[in-house]
Amino acid sequence: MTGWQDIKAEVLARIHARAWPPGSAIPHEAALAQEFGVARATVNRALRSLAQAGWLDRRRKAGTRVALHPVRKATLSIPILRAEVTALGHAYAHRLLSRDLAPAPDAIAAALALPTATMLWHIVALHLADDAPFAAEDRWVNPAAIPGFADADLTRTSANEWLVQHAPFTHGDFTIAAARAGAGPVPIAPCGAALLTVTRTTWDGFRPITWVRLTFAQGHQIRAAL
Amino acid sequence: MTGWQDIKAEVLARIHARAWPPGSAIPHEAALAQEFGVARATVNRALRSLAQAGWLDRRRKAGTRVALHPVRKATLSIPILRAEVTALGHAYAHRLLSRDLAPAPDAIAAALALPTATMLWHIVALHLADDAPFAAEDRWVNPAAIPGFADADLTRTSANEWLVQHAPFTHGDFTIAAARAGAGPVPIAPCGAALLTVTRTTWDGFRPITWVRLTFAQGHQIRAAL
DNA sequence: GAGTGGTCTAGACCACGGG
DNA sequence: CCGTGGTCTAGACCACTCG
Repeated sequence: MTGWQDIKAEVLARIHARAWPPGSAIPHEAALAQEFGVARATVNRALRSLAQAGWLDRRRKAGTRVALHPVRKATLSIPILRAEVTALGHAYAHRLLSRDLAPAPDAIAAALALPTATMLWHIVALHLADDAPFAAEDRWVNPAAIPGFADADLTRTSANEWLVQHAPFTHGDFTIAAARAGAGPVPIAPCGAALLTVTRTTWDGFRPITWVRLTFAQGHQIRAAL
Repeated sequence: MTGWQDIKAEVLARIHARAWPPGSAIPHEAALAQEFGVARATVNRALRSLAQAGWLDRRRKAGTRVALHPVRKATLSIPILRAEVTALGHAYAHRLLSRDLAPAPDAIAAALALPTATMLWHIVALHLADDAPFAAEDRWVNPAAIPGFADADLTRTSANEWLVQHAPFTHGDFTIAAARAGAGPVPIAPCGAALLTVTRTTWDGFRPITWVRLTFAQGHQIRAAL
């Protein structure tokens, strides 16, 4: 009856009820284990979970304290566009607009830590939801990192999906920003509209794989739970 | 020498090297425990971690499979604006522009699941970085949920910080969108500029606490690692 | 029905870091 | 130094769910 989730809930309730106010130390694992009548490992599991969620600060010897600023974290999932569109109940389609081997512009080369004017694949594509523009994709792919990319049929599978399935990455980063329509390579909204852009770079170890900027149609939102 | 993190790394390496291709089943916990010469709990810790990161799909009886679409998750931390500004190396300041008790507009009432025209605190404030506008805050606070809010000195501590410290919330959600400058209650950029907005609602159990929309200055970006 | 992951235990040793 | 969290073990029972 008393699992680690129950203990987690109880501790969270005490934090929330200010029985253990922010900044104060809470009892040791051993003490809590005795109080709840469980093994220390069970308490550890509960407290570790709360620490990961940002509710507790734990340090060896210093003990466990209630976080002063409960830094809430939200997890943004980075889905494939096809999945995102179909999840919204629309029919998905995509259109490959261009695909060239071209020297990387300075900004792209810098973002990928490649020498200036390295030859990269440049892909421009449009993602559609019920035949209406959903997002414009502007992508640069490092051929050195993805040997098979030259032979990929990007008219059937979008570069987005192809890379997800064939080019595992170890890490990356992304940036969300707002931009005025009209600047990108593909017009997707009336000139002057405020659009959301997501720019992502991914790496395989130390080798840069791809840089991609998605410009979403007007009104698009990114949601997450806290 | 062989900890759960080592096992996690080894499994990840095999996934990455396609020794265990996407969609395929990997050996049972017991088998891996024997192979690595550790207890099953140690293997479990490693695999659970990989599953949480989206690399594996685990189900009782069905076993553990390499995820077909490694759904990468990024954790967005929701910092206090003061911390965000100072982290960027700027001096933080804020200015309370107005604070009224006013009937909630329909959109706000709906978002908080309150009856139309419920009386709420309406706060408008400006956050500054090195005396330049950083973000405009448009906030509605439910007085029923936060009794002490009427007495809070919001000129010293921003509503943002005051609520973080005095009004714990159990859950919430947020939405990122793009908007054209000029629509909000506070002009923060030249008319027509594309601005990033973050809208957040938070709850304490069933009671809605606050609705807030932050409109960031032109050029602001939200970053995260994958 | 039976195999698999999920969890718990009691005990142990270790690494870190505050005092 | 030495208390605290971090981790590992060997074994056990349970819950879920696939076949």
